Amino acid sequence: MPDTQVRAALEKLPHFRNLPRELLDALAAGSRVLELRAGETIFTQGTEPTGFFAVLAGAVRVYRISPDGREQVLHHLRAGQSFAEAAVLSFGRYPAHAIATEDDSRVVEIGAATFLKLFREDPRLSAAMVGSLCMWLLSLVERIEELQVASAPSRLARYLLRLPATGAKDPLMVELPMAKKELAAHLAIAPETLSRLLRRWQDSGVVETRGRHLALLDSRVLIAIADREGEEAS
Amino acid sequence: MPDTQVRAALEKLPHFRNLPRELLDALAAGSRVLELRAGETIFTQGTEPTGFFAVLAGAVRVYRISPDGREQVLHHLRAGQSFAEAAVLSFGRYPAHAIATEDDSRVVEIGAATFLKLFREDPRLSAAMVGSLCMWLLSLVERIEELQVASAPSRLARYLLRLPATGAKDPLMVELPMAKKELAAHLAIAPETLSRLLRRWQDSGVVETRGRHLALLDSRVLIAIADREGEEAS
DNA sequence: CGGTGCGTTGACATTTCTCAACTGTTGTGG
DNA sequence: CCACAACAGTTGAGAAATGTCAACGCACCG
Repeated sequence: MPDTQVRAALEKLPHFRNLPRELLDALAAGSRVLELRAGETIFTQGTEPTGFFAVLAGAVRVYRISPDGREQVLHHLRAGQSFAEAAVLSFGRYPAHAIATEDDSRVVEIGAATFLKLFREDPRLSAAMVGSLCMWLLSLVERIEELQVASAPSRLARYLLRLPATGAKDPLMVELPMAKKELAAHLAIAPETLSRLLRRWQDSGVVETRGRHLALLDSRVLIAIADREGEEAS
Repeated sequence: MPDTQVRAALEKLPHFRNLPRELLDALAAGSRVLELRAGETIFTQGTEPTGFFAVLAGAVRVYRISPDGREQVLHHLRAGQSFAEAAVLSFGRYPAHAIATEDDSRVVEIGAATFLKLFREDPRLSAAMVGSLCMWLLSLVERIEELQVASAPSRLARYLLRLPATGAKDPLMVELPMAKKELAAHLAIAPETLSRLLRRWQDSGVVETRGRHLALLDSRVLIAIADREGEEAS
């Protein structure tokens, strides 16, 4: 039975980690793993939820299309993160689109029917979902803080400083989780502005860029830029 | 016993409305009503949660102070809305400040200890909390959408169009729930820009302003401004 | 009646966007 | 394997939006 794969997947999710065996088994029975290539759709804005999802491998983008056709990226998700919980629990329709953004992405879908039944019966599962929703809240609040900062340099500096370090920490290395074009949209600035900011900082020795890999050479300057309303280096 | 007041207050909250009697009674036992004047503090960023809250009357502002001292308003709350659920359920500290912004505001505090005990025992209560958290998620996502729109006219138009109508609907009347200065901060624009936008729209007959009361005379133009990347009325 | 603070208005500086051209990389089909 | 298309990224120049600074009117409050 293929459920062992699903079961193992569920166990690894942060918010399901502490659930008892039998509950995980029951959840697994109503779940399935999807294998996706870059660009494949997971669900579509406005449709009725068949379940909620968690990323096992690869990456997923959640975005909305506004009435006039512009695309607004709400979130980028990587292994261990779940999404569309609220659609299943409360909204009754997906409020956004979701697609895989990398080849060989794997996503587990926790079926709505099974899940809702268990959710109503078992307080441990509802507690787990509450934890999950709270994490979402926190990340959205941080996102709002980021966007409320007026100047583009501030927004970018804040964003860079919040990225998880990859590898060494003295010359602090980070990796952009998306294309620069998308990052620009995420920060609500034009791609050209993003490019110029990085260029300027590179020229003044604050950062060093190699594709999506950045070295934050002088984080004190970056912190100053993030805190003030945006400013020069040196 | 003064619990009848608390009890009646809890009954009116949207997410507690469907809870059974005994559960409401138990919650009420751990809750209390606060009477506040404008400017009085409800809780402070970083402190340990004593409970979460719901507005019964008046208004509450939730805001954060960033490292450099600027104030970022996260939300304005009115009767029926609850807040700080996540602080109690998950974070273990208040992630923001909350103050009353009107005289004679009334707020009910649902004590953390009592609440958490009931929450862990009763799936109906956890379901109610999930509903509450989902509402928060939705409003934050809308807020992000609002902020991601580049132009100031768009952001303002969107905001105005989402305000609930007060009174008549043909000349659509709305009321700003906060001072214009604060609204400007909310939309991440300068107060002067806000003033000039409203002036321009008034001159072109799109809106009519009388203090915090606005008449949206031509919502089609407003919708166009909201959808495009912001532009003239003519 | 003077103070305090919001809201408005004007002039100006600056940031940021837009448009356009050019580069470099990637992937595809011949 | 190469040529070419497609697209992200960069750079420049000019335009437009927005912020800043400063002054003033106006209401509210002691």
